[in-house]
Amino acid sequence: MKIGDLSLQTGCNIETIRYYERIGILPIAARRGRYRSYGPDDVGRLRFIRRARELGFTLDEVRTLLGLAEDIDNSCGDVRILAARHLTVVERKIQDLQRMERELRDSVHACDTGGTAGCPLIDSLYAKPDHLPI
Amino acid sequence: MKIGDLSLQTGCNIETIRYYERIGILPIAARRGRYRSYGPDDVGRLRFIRRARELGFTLDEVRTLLGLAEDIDNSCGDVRILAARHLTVVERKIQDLQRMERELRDSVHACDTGGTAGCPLIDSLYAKPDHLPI
DNA sequence: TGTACCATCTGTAGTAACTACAGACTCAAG
DNA sequence: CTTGAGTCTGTAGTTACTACAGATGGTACA
Repeated sequence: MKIGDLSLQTGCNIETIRYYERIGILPIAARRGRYRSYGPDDVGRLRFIRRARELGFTLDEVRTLLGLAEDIDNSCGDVRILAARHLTVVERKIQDLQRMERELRDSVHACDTGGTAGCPLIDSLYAKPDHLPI
Repeated sequence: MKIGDLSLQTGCNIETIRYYERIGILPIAARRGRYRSYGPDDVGRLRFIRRARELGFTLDEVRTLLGLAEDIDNSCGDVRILAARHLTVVERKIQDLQRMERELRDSVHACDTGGTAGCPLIDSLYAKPDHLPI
């Protein structure tokens, strides 16, 4: 299996595959001549990486997860910890974005209803946030 | 007002202020000797930038917003368009994150209830997503 | 046999939005 | 007159890719 096939099987960009090899998150591929050659295990590993990335794990976290996945005894406990920690990060991001969403929606709404002299969104951007002095 | 004061007034890192000047989102500051010197307008402009960044606008969008903010006639219409477009991006991100959240929560829950042989989270990461061949 | 063409190779540089230095300089207080 | 904090410029690092340029490799067709 050549790199193009692996790319098709996993939905991962060819350049990204080579990048993953370079940073050591994929092992250095076996060669047939000059070309990289892959097997089913590589498909599994790369799919694992892509799925974890889709779930928002960083590549460093993916590295850890891959290590844990290989460790048959221990895995579930540590994996749970990592996933739970990551979950709180995701929840935090959702809250931040929902705050953004509210403020944007309010501003757009204020634009629609008009009334003020300038643009309400622009005005609100110029305003001083509460946590700053003077 | 020196750069350190501006940093305090806006909550913006000193290095970031110089970075903004370098990329032209802040004008090149007047100097007193070798030191940058700022006035109230600079505080307003930088607060504007930081607020817009907090709302998730890119620096390119901030550039546009600053242009629109200066244009007294036109502004509100174009600003509304930009904000509304950005709102859809934010909504999209929220949805993506909520999907992540659900999947992570399910996996962590599956870890807790046990039952399967391996780790359910690891197993789900190895699974092939629907949109890929074979 | 020649040649056209696609896939792959390596290596480097670009992206966004900062952040983090090193090493030189300025300025005010004690 | 020295000390120390603040500032200066310039460069390089961060994350996770992506996008080339220019050189080979392998194969299909005339």
